[in-house]
Amino acid sequence: MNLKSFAQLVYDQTILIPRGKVSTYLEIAKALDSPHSARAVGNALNKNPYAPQVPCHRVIKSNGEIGGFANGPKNKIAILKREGVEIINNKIDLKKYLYECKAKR
DNA sequence: CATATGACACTAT
DNA sequence: AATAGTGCCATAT
Repeated sequence: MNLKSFAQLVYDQTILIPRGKVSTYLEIAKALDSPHSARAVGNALNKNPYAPQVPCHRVIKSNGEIGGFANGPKNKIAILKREGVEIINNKIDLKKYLYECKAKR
């Protein structure tokens, strides 16, 4: 088994997301070779013991919606805007801001 | 080991 | 397009 817990891998991947970009739970799950673990990814970020070190606010749903956040999605939107990400109708243009972690390992 | 929970995703209606 | 139902995986109890 992995030396790190699934959650640990999620944090490590989330930290790699550059400022001004976002990623999705599904994309992260794929990066971890578990394309069906989107839910588990969300669980890991929910615990997020590394916050705010881990930019969990840069992780959104695969359909471009913000999803849920501990302090409420409203706070998250404000942060993303400050990062340079444009939020439209509480949604993000994945075509423009989705960060693809191709450079995995 | 079984059940319940959760920051999701997909398909059907 | 919007809503509901189902599937999926990792943790907690």
